[in-house]
Amino acid sequence: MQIQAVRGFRDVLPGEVALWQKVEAIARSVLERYGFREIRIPILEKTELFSRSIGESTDIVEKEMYTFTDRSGISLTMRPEATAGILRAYIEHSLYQLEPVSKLYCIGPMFRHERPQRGRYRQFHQINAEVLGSSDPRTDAELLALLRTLFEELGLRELDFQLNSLGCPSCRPGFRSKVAEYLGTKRARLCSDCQRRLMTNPLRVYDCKVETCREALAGAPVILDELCQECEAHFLSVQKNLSLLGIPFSVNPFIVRGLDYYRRTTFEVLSSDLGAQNAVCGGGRYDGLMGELGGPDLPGIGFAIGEERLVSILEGRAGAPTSSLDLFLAALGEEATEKAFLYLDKARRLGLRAEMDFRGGSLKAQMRRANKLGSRRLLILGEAELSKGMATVKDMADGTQVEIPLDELESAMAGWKEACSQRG
RNA sequence: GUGAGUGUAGCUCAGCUGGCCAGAGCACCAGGUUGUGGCCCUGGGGGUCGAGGGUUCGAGUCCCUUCACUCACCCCA
Repeated sequence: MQIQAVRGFRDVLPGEVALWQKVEAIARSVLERYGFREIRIPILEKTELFSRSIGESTDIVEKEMYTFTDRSGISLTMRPEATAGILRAYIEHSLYQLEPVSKLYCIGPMFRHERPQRGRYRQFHQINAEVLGSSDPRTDAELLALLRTLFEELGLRELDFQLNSLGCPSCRPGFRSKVAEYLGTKRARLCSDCQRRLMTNPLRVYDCKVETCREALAGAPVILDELCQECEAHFLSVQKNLSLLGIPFSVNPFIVRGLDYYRRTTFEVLSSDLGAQNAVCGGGRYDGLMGELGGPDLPGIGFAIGEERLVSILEGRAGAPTSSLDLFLAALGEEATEKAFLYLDKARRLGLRAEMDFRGGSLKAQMRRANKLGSRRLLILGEAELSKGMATVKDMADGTQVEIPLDELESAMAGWKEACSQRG
């Protein structure tokens, strides 16, 4: 019985890696342009960090975490998201002493034990950004602006930016009790899922797709009508700043995030070609979280981009980078092969992407290989060349070939490298 | 966790109501020039028909179990 990968855990094969690297390279470039610096944090954290931040009664903590007891008896969890760990590190190393506002990003795998489906895996990757120490609405707008730039540079223009405010501890409880009261009167007309949600997370009812539930919600209270003055001012300012920057968005009062720590601004970026798991990015403000984790009471806001989902959207499109070769060396005969092996390494040390096939074979076979690898040039070393102290160099694109004395080969290769760099 | 669908070569798939050695295209390798690629031609390697059990004279084809994948619910990135 052969061993297969664990369910929901996937290999990214060499053919797909180029796209991942492109996504990450563009992400890093944009993030750093907007002032973010990378932080790398552990995959394992104490379980308590997540139950305290994400929320004891959330789905993530209740039934999706990879939690186990290690050999010294403490409960550890493979991170299901990045914010908690970043805050932990930020507090632990007193990074708030270094600067008033920190902008941090982190790219890496997250783990949640869910039923796998398109765009949802048990190990998945997020590009995560957090701004700590700023409660200015411009910070919220700046994050969305960053996302716009990032998606633009990835060639994604058809994305839907949706925005909401979840209020704060001074206005949300009032809203929640209004919701509970309202839904209580409609209880009988709600589906069984929603009747359960009434107890666990009433706001989720707003998301339900069942027809009768949607009807029951017709006159339900809306969070945006219940915001306190400060929250409303903040939300309006975020919108004003988004308009100033010309970022299109829509307000969706039914965005309910699955993590308890969100306050005020929350947002999602949706793609229409992702199927059911259509959120490419989600995030929001979490003022108050840092204090709850034992740090200073500093505000924060962040987002997470689902890398698999991004890659999945990009996959169907043209323009995937293909790797190619600068030089392929074909050798005929033992002596020539030894010489070629030497020049192969010299070429690489000069910065050329060079390859040869140690299996040898006919010149034809080696040329086929060179062609398959997309090599720009072919260097032929055979007995004929060796006896003359020459090498044949063929341009694979136009088929022309010239002979170069072996003692000039290195400088010739250096010249090709120059041409490559200028071209690139 | 719930429901539905699918599982035949590396990839995309064919294989009708169970019956002759399990096929095609692409990919891979080789030959078609005594040392010259891409196209074309010829040939070749490669499959425990997801796995396990059952029905049958006989199963890729029917039944059961299991695993995986896909889609949806749920949830979210």
